[in-house]
Amino acid sequence: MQSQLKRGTLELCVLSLLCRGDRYGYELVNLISRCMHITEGTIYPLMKRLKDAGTIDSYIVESQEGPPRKYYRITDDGRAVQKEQEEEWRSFSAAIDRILDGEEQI
Amino acid sequence: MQSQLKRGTLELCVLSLLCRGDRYGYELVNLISRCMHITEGTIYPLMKRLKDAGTIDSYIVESQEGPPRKYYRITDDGRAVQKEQEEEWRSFSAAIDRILDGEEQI
DNA sequence: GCAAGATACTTTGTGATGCAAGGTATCTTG
DNA sequence: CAAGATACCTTGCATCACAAAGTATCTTGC
Repeated sequence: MQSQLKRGTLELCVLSLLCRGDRYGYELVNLISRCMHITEGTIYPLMKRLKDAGTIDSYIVESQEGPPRKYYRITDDGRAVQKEQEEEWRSFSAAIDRILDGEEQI
Repeated sequence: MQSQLKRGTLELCVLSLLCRGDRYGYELVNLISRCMHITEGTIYPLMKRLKDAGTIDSYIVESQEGPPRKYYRITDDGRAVQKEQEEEWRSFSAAIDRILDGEEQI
């Protein structure tokens, strides 16, 4: 069931991380893995969707420690999307918490 | 995108509401609708899944104000599932918040 | 009594997306 | 040169929210 919870939030997580600096795909997997299970099979298709949508763009950087890395950079559009999704998340999670806490005025 | 956020949490919402008393389907739709968009096409299949899983059971009650209502009651198993999912939600949403807030130790 | 609207339940089909699994290529180290 | 870490990509499946359409019951106004 855990996997269902992530839906919609992974995109927000990636955009939020990219707001603070460029990252490459494999790095994002490792970063996010620290707090939730995630695999490359999730990230790479997501990055492709984001790029197709113009939310991020990418560039290749050679690495001394392995194959070339594809770095992702958030666009101005992407920052707007991130902000919007963050607000959605805040109000959504607050709504869930209200239901869990059983307040009369759900 | 909003619709994706709900995945997994609607089940938790329904179980949490049922923990505090029996409800019928249409009533659940109206209750949850107060804080997020939801339709019967989502709730009824969900109730069927929960019943098949033994998390809830149901009984019919005649109504003076319309067609008979199908009330749902949470089972002991259901209470255990609710508790488990609530904990999952708490830790999951905390993890998202940490990523959003950009703490070093994600 | 009958049409309209609210109440209440159900089913079908579609779309979105997380994930396992499998594949390719590069670099380092023994 | 084999093994393992690093890094990327793709395919197919499963899950589940939702629109849409359908059925039945009760009340209210004409």
